[in-house]
Amino acid sequence: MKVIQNIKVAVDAVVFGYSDNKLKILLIQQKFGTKSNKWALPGGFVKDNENLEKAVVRELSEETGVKANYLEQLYTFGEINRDERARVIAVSYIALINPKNYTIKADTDAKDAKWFNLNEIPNLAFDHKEIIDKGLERLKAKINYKPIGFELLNTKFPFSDLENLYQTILGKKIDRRNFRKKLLSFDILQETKEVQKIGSGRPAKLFKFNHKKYKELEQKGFHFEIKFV
Amino acid sequence: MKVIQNIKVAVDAVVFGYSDNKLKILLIQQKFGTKSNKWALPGGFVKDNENLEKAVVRELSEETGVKANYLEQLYTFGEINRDERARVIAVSYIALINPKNYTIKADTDAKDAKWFNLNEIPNLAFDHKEIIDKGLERLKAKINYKPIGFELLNTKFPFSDLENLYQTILGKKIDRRNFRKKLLSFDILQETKEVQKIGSGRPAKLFKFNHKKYKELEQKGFHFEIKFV
DNA sequence: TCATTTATGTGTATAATTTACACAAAAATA
DNA sequence: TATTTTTGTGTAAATTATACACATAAATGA
Repeated sequence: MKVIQNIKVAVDAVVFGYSDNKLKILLIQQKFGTKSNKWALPGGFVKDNENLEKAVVRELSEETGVKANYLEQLYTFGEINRDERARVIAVSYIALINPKNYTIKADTDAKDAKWFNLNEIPNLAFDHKEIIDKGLERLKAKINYKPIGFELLNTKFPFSDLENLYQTILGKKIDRRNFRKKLLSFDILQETKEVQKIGSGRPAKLFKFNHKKYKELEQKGFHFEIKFV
Repeated sequence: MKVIQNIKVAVDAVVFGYSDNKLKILLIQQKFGTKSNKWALPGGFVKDNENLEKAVVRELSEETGVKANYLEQLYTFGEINRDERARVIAVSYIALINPKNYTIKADTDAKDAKWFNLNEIPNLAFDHKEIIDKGLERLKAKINYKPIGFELLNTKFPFSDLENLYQTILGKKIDRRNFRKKLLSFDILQETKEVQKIGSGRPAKLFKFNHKKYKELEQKGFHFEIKFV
């Protein structure tokens, strides 16, 4: 197989986190190269002996120290001049994590790494802004038909967290009663005996997402789907 | 930028066609390599000076002579041993075309090229079966929320063609009256003055999909969505 | 030519789902 | 102890989805 090709393969991750009722993205500041100092998505070149997913997991770990709860391939970017140094195609992924579970540490390959609010993303290297846009689009669409939002929350969470998460990601108000009714009707949330009392207001019951139950129901043809105008 | 990497980048297309009330896929028979004689998806290596989409378009043209009505990136396959000759990652696409518009001709790089019924796909090279499965899954999901099914039909088509298309792809019966009612309610189908009379039975009015109208409505927030249990 | 076959075209009643909407309860705070 | 803050809950109306059957227009065959 004689192929003349001078293309490199990289992976990049759009890592979403959620805290303080805000959607955040994990970025790194590059250490090397002409883009030094510019912020960018965590990612890097795929090694010959690892598949794409392994490559993302490794890069995430090396550059930021996090391990994703949820990881899904997003899109492959392959414009000729997306990286002016060489022809590089980027296989992108979206990842969901709960920021509370990690202290971000800029590791081997990054000068710095931290969470940015979605509306405070700095100028990014390459086409990484475009990748984020695509990732956000996917996230927005997907929380409506797959129960992946829970991956951004604590294992036990008050209903208000879930409401806020959806409202934040979708960028719109959702009726609290209808939302709760709908989610509970799916029978995939488990009420715990614990309550959360922080600050003022009535203490909130804590719920858990029942992964096992969900898988069972999915098997039987159940389809998670919410839609709020 | 010093990167030691020996990975090649290919594109592959799952080309869907629809005729005789059947969903078909366009395959080529390889001319070269160890997989000679095996059927495979049309596709090939990306050139240094073309982006991914251009590469698919070119390969489709070279190998089968078709030009897709609709082309969308599907998924990138990157397992280490998906091609035993070398490390190759495949950026896959789905394409929709109307088979009536082309006579398939095995061209430069293929020994043969032809349409296969979906239930008569032979053993395929590499992980191409997996790619088809993924493509089919995408198609099944997507015809429910984007009006892409029309790309598989003639410009002017009787309603029964559309019904059959959906029933075939989704693999289930759909109530004719409810289906028609729903589609017409969107106001994106244009009734022509022509009728189609072939064989016995009452002649059918011919409809056109109004791309322009759809784009307008989409702009205003309209969302194509059908769902039949 | 007329009875039969084949495919298209159409409406309505019922069930299910979605939407809109407001006040009581439990705690913290002033 | 009155006020503020947040959680928790039900119902009526509107919309949407579902189930279902017969008339019409042509071709076909007796």
